[in-house]
Order: sequence, then C-alpha cells, then structure tokens
Amino acid sequence: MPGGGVTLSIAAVERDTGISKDTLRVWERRYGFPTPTRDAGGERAYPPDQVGRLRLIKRLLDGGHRPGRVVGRPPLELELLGETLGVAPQRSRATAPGAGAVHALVDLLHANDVPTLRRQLQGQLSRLGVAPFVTQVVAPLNVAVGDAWLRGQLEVHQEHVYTEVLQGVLRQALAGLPEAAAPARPRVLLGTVPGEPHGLGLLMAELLLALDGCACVSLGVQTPLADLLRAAQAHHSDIVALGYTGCTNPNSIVEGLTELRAGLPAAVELWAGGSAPVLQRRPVDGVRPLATLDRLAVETERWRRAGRP
Amino acid sequence: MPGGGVTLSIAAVERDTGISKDTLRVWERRYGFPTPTRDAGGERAYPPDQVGRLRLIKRLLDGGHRPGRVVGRPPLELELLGETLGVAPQRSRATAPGAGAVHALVDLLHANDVPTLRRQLQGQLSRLGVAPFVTQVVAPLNVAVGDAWLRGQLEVHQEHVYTEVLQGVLRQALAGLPEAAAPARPRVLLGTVPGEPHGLGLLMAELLLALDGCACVSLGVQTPLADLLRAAQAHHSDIVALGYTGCTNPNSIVEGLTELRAGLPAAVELWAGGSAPVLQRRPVDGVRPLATLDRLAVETERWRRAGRP
DNA sequence: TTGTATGTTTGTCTTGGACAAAAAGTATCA
DNA sequence: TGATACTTTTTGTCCAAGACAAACATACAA
Repeated sequence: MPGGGVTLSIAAVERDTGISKDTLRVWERRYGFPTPTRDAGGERAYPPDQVGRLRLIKRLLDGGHRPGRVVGRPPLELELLGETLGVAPQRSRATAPGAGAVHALVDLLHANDVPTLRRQLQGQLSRLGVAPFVTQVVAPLNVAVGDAWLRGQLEVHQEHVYTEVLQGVLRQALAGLPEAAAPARPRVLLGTVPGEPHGLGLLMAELLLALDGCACVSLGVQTPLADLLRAAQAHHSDIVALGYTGCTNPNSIVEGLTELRAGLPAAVELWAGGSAPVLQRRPVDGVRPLATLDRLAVETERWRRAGRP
Repeated sequence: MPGGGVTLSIAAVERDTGISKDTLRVWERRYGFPTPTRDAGGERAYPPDQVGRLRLIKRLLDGGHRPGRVVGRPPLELELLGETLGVAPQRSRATAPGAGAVHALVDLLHANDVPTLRRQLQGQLSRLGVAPFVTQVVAPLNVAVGDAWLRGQLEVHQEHVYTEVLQGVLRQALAGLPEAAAPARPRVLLGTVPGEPHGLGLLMAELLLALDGCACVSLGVQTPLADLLRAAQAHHSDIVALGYTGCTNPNSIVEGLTELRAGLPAAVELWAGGSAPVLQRRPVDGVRPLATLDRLAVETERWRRAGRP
C-alpha cells in the first residue's frame, strides 16, 4: 500500500499499465518477470524501470505478440520487436486518398503543436464537409495514430491530446448540424460498455447517423449493461449501437453482448461497431457487427426499408 | 467466467458496481452478503437482484455510510437510508440564485427530454455569458445531479446523458472563445489521473482558464502519472491542474499526488481541484488544493503577480 | 473544547493451487 | 494445396484463508 517515493505498489502498477494484479503475480511466478522488491510489510514494490518495461510489453501484447515470447525477454530485444510492429497492414494505407494529410497531422501531434493541429483539422472539416471529413480524414487518422502508438512512435499523452482535440472538432460539427424533425427515425442509442474507455468512434458514428436523419442519444462511455437496457427503454430506442476498440478483454465483449441481447426486446436492434477483431471473428446471435463506418448508412437504410411504425 | 444468462460473474459485478473482487469476497465472509450461487466450475454467480442491492450499498457508502452498518441489512432498510441521504447540505442551495433554473433542468433530465435539455442549457449560456453560466448554473447543477443520483432519484443512464449533453454545450463555448495570443501565460496542463473518469470539471476549469487568457492543453481523463509528467515537460507547462470527484479511493489520490509532486520540477505548480473531500482534509506538500472554481482566477492572478519569465 | 491513547473496522495484499477458454501445433482427408 | 478435426500448450482469471496497516470511532485527560 505504501509505495511512496521511487517504487510503485501493485495497485499503482495495475493502474499505470492496465495489467491486472493477478496477471502481474502470475507472470512473476511463470516467467520470472517482473521482479519487484518488497517493502517493510512484505508487499511488492516495483521500480520505475520495470514498470516502463511492463508498458512496452503491454504494447507488444496489444499488437499481437504472445506473453510467453515477450515477458521473459530483455529490454533490448523488446525494443526491436516493437519497431517491426504494425507495418504489414500499412501498405494499403500509404496509397489511400488523403494519406499525405494524415501524415502531416501525425507530425503535428508528434511536435506537440496543439493549436496548429486544431486549426488544420477544422480547416479540413470546412473544406471537405462533415461526412467526407469523418470517413476520409478522421478514420484513417485514427488508424495511423493507433499504429504509431503501437510502435512506440507516439507517447500516451500525445494520443490523449489527439483524442481531446478531435473530440472538440467533432462536437463542434455535431452542434452545427440542423436539429432533426420531431418524429425522426430510427431512434439510436449510442454508448460503450464498462471497460471500454474510447469514445471517439461513438462520436464519429453519432455524427454520421445524425447527418443521415437519425434521432441520436449518446450515453458516452462505460455505461453499465443494466443501465444501457433501461436507457433503451426510457428513450424508446429502435437501435442500440455500441463501440468497441479492442483494448478490452474479448471474452467480456462477447459475454456483454450476449447479456444485452437477452435483456433487450426483440424489436430493438443491437449494433456493435469498432476496431475490435472479435466482433467479426465470433459473431453473437442477434447482434449486427458493423465492420466499417460505411455500414452505418447501409444498415440505417435497411432499417427504414423494413418500415417499422 | 461463464455467467451467461441470468447470473453475473465476479468480474462482471466488479465492472457494474465498482466494488473490487477482493472486497466482494471479503464482504461475503464477514457480513454474510452477497450470497452468490456457484456455477458448474465452482465460481461465484451473482443473481441480478443481489447486484442491484450491491449498487444501492455502493451509493450509501459513497454517501458516507460505513460498510458494517449497511452491507448486512435487508433491502427495505437500505431504501429508507437512501432517502435521507444528502439532504443536510441542501438547505443553503435552495436559496441560491438560479435554484429554480437548476430544478427545472433536473426535471428535464428526469423526463429524458434530451433536446429540450440541450436547448435550455444553450439558452442559459447565451443569456448569461460563459463565466456566469459555468459558475452559477453548471456548478450547482452538477451538485444537484450528484445529489439526486446519491439518493437514487436519478438513474445512472440519466447521469450519463447529462454529462454528454453538457459536454457538448461546454465544448461549443470553448470553440467560440477567441484564441489566446501566442505568448499567453501561464501555460496550464489539465487532466485526471487513472481511476478518475469524470471530465466535466476539467472542461469547466479549461473554459474559465482560457477565458482568463491562459494557454490550456487538456489531456482528458485517466492519463497515467508518468505521462502527465512527460506531457508537462513537452508542453513547457507552468501549472499542472488535476480534477478529482471523489469516486476514487482517497488513498490512491494522495499517493498519486505525492508521486507527481516528486516527479515534477519545483518551478511547475500542481493544482488539485474538484469535489473530493480528501483534497481539503489531507493536504499534500507542494500541492495547491482548489476548493471551488472561483479559486482558479485567484490562483492565476497570484501566479502572474509572482512574475515568472 | 481540544488533543491523545486505545480499540474496531475495513480494504488490500499475500500464497499456491486450479481450471477453462484461446491459441498453436498436428494429423487427417478432400 | 487447403480445409477440417483433434490434441497439447499457453494464459488469464478465480479460489481459499490469513495477515496487516490505515482509517475510523470511542473514551479519557488537559
């Protein structure tokens, strides 16, 4: 519990790295790392350099490596692994339209130039219009930022700044949209489940849906499952749309979707979008996976064709 | 791990209630509640009604009750306790200016009327101007919403909607502010520590500081401590301002502030604001507690008087 | 009323074992 | 060659009961 000064308690390491206490203890037992010292009370005390190494390991795991191969390895070896990460899927992106703009924006982020970044994004928004801005600039930018972070080229705080700035721009665009007519349909409830802290995707979806004439209500991030159900009832939602980025446990994603589907009336559709691979790999009965943002318009159209009251 | 269907696993209960697994197990041992059944694998399986009761208990604990007095008690008794919660500090608020408006807004929230709520807030903003809106409407509204939630008069999803709508309004106001001149000082870095998911207070502070001519960079919520330090360095911040709402563990708040103060250059000030009682009760050396939003202007003025380069 | 000492409450950490789901490896067949 | 089914390894989470220190409450003295 103490951990003041130069070492961190196991709880502090869990907070800072996102690795659970149970996992930290079992790694120590199995792979011989980390090797925390003990404080006066016999509790684990982690030196800062080990915490840094744990963070690097976490990045590699998020990038697809397996614990057995990385958790015992010396730091130098890990650095090398990190640099070769995420390069494969990049080939297609380099030639995509707007690739130059995306690259320039990542550079600004890298230089910590917040005002210019904000101005550039706003400029792109007014130049392209809302929908093209979201699909052709923000979406690839998101991937680029995620990739850069994965490879350690972007620090965590820079990713936070990115989220914050972009959120400002997107919300401004949302506020500028004309309000939908009173009986707008479908009525969509947006949100993420507990454990999923990223709300940018949600905001992008809300923007596109609102543009398409849907009546959106967003709950923001991390709403408990029971409250998602209650909210859907309170707002007479036609559709519940959830966002997933894959930073959470795949098991709990599937578990949560199953639970929600069971609790939701059959007439209410359940959409699950975002970059979490598990959505495509393990489809849940009665849950519509939305692989890309384009699907939003398609599915909305389908819903309208079905002609609910 | 299963918990599919009608019962929840211990991990799901932790997510839904915010009560840690360790605590759930120790309550069962000490107070005889909860009493989960076991699944085929011998793991705890919590029925939904017990989860609801746990949520109520969590509310009561956040409101100041002690576990020994509430965790064993039957549900009926808990309901009664809940209703008498938080009434004491309300007397002063009833007569405050704008109390009527606050009441009306809470009613809208209660009725799930999102469009009207948004319009009303925007109307108040343009009528009063930014600073009075923040201090005289949003701040008391925050307290009122928190109180209502504590007493069980507002559901969690309604609080989420509130946060979402207000965030939209505040960010719009922020975007409408003229950009500060290039050498604006002080340079303030805003954020919250891991475990603190509420960003509204941060947004309010950013708005007031920007209005006062500060150069703000916000990292949003839940930035790891090490990255807060790195960000302060990258942005050459004069001040690091953190927001706390008290939904987190008081120990870890103090621990985190101590760690940050140790890692930050002496010339960089560390401000801690928000409704967490521990900030006033256990001051940390070298950390400036900001009890109310008014203090922001005062402290900024003091910093400027001190005349840094 | 304020400060100090004592006892109780309470959340978190400990150990070592266990298990099931996911991933990887291997064999079989079209 | 490629897809499918089976087997083994890997890996995160859960369990039990015990221990401890910080926070809280209560009693007592100045």
